[in-house]
Amino acid sequence: MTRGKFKGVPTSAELQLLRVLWEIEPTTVREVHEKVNKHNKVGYTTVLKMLQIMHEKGLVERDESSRAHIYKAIYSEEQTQSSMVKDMLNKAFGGSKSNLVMRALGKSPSAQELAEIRALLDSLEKDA
Amino acid sequence: MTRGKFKGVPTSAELQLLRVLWEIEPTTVREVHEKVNKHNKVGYTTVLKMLQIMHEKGLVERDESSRAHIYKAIYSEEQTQSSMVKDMLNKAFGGSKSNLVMRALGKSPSAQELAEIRALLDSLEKDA
DNA sequence: TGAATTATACGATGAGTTTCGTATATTTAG
DNA sequence: CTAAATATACGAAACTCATCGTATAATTCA
Repeated sequence: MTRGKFKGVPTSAELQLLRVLWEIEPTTVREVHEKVNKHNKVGYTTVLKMLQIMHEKGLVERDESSRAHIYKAIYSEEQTQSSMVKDMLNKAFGGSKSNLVMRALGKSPSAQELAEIRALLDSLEKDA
Repeated sequence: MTRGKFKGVPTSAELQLLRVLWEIEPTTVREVHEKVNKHNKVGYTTVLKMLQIMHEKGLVERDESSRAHIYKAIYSEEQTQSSMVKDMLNKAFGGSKSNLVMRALGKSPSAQELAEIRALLDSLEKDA
C-alpha cells in the first residue's frame, strides 16, 4: 500500500479520531480509544492501528519516547476543514463558492446563522 | 457487496458520471463515456460497470427498452450537493453552517463572491 | 449472408479502508 | 519475583471502490 506523504482528504474513520485529537491532544491511544468508544464501539487495537496508519500517511505525529506513544494531529481542524471544503468544491460544485454556501444554508437557515454569516462577510470586506 | 438502496454520498468516480448525466441526460453509456473520456481516460466498460452499479445502488435509473440502455440520474445536482454538504457538515463541522461557510470563503474571497452571497442572504431573509 | 461493429453481462484484480486477533515486550502490583 | 495489566507490532480478513478483459448477444453493412 502507498502510505507516503498525505495527499487527499481524511476518511470518515480518520476524521473521527482527528476530532478527538483536536480536542485533547497530545494524547495516547488509550485516551483516544476511550473517547471514541463512548459514541462508537470499536476495539482498542483498531484505534491503535488506525493511528499507526495515520502516522505513516503523515496525518499525525507521534512521540515514542515513553512506552505509551503520544499522538498529535499534524493538520489543525481549520486546515483540515479547509482542504475538505476545497475538495468538495472542486468535485461537486465546479468551484462555485456561492453555490456551496447556498446548499449549506438550504431553504430556511436560522436568523442566528444568517447573522453570523453577515458578520463574517463584514469582517472579510474590511480586509479588502 | 451491499448494493441496496442508496444511503451515503456519491464517490468521486460516481460524481464524475453524475456530472455528465446532469448535463446531457437521459443518455447512453457511450455518450457518457465519450464525454468523461475527454478529461479523464477511462475504459468504456468501466463506465458501463459504474453505471450498472449506480443503478443497483439507486443512484441512476435505466430505460432498458432499446438495446442501448438509457440512463438518468435519480437525484438532481441540487439534491446531491445538499446531501454532500450535509454529510460534511456532520462529519467535519459539528453541524456549524457558519463555520463551513467560513472555510469555504477562506482568507480572500473575491468581491463578486461576497456580493453573490450577500444577495443570497438578502433573498433568504425576505422569505422569513 | 457473414463479418465487423456495438451493446450488455460477468468475473476478476488491485488498491485502500476498517476491523480485530494474536504475539510479544514492558511495567506494575501483590 | 512472578502474575496481571498494558503497550506496540504484525498480519490478515471482510469490505468497498475503481478498473478492465473476455464472453456473448444484437445490429449493421458491404
